[in-house]
Amino acid sequence: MSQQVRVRFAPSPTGYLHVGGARTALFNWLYARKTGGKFILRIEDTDVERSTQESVDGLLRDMKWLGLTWDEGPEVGGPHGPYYQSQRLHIYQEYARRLVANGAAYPCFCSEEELEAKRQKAEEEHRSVHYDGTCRRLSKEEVDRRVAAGEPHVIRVKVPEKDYVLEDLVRGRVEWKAETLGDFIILRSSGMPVYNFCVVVDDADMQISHVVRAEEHLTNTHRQLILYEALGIKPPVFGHASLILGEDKSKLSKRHGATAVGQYAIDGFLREALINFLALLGWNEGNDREIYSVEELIECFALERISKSPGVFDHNKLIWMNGQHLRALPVEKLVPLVEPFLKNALPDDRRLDNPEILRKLVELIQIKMNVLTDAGPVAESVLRASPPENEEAAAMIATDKSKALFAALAEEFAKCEWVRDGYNAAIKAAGKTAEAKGKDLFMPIRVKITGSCHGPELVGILDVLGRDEVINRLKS
RNA sequence: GCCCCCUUCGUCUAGGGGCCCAGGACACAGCCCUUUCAAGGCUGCGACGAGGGUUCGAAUCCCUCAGGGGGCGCCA
Repeated sequence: MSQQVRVRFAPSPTGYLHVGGARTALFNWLYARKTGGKFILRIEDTDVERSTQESVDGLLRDMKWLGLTWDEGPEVGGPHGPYYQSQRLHIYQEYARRLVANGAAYPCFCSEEELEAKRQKAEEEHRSVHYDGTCRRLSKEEVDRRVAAGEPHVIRVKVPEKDYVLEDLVRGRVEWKAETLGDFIILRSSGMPVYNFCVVVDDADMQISHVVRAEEHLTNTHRQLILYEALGIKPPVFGHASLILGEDKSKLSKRHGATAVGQYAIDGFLREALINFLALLGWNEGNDREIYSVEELIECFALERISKSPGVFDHNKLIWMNGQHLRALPVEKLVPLVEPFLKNALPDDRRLDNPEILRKLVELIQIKMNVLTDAGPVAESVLRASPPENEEAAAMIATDKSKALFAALAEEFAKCEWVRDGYNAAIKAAGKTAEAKGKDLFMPIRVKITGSCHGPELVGILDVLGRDEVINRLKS
């Protein structure tokens, strides 16, 4: 029973869901889905100053957009709730009380000013900066007296003088020597617990089996191991993936540009593509494969193959990958995805309300898109009659030969059957009349109809525009 | 300053003693295909951080150095 895989994603709602967090969530989710385990979402909102409801809402929205559904957490509940840390304060306080009672933790009355002074002194003397244990040596009588007097205090754990070893799933053996850490705070003077303490209490309470997170937490694990020991609880298995970096090789953050998952949705990326990309940034199957569906990722995923070295977020490659997924999509699935982008770009064009035209249009431009936002400009170039885009184009349609061609073609189009074979034959016939063929035949027609020297397949354009519109444009 | 992690083409990566004078992908360049632009195909460009070991043999194992990153908070 206790063998079941239980993993979690535990964001703090102090901003939007960024791609780094999404990748951590993804690794956990994939592992849960792969093993038939549970994926738990926990909101770490103990920092009341910075946590907001808007962030929570955005987080949930983006997780859903990605399809990273959770088995326990906000909105769905579960047997280990509540899943907001702010609603679990009594639990942390109870655990802290227990630690103080058995002597593993103690109240500390040092003021923030005193501590700051000590920190500075330590830095000047080139010692590592950690708490010197002043209040650890207070007598029980004094402690009781000062607590009773209502003197403000925090709770600190007694850090044992021993080395700690972590067998990390991705990094292997990691060791910390005794004395690299001072007695650290688990309960603030306000009574609010601190991150490292909440995590341990919650992961234990929620029976988390594997903690998979980013490397920035690696050194936190030292503290957490100490807390597990103090609590007498067996720690979960840990795995620390490396960081996602910006182009300048520092930890990816806002200043590197778009890092919000929600922004990628707005920018026309597919959730499958973002997931594929994120999965492959710091994980691979051990071969050359690049394109995976979500189902295939679940099938292939293994924690052991998460890589140790950090990776730069290559926006360019994401765009390419999005194009791969987008082109692999059957038109029926693509149409509803592109539709809002088309209507946004061409709000007044009622042809987009016609399902048949819409379908043909999407079919036509699918190959030209990498992201959904590409649809607007391409569609516009087809749907909207435009004058020649430049002098070269203008010259091409201004010749007598071209004019003769357009006249002949208008006539042919008027009487041909309006299907691909029909207007293909019409073009050929008009070409014969005007003595033009190949590039000299097609290019003037393209320019006359769209105003541009390039764009989607010509017959497809005719198909989308329809007979009347095409003849109109030829005669204009 | 202290602690921890990392180091293969510009970028993502395969590789884990001989299969590697290092393979794939993005980007870039050229060619092919094609009525255009894309898409697709082919070719090219391009890397084992440095120095010491170990070994018949090292990108792969060991040590040192260097570089990069992360953490060191009554933030998470």
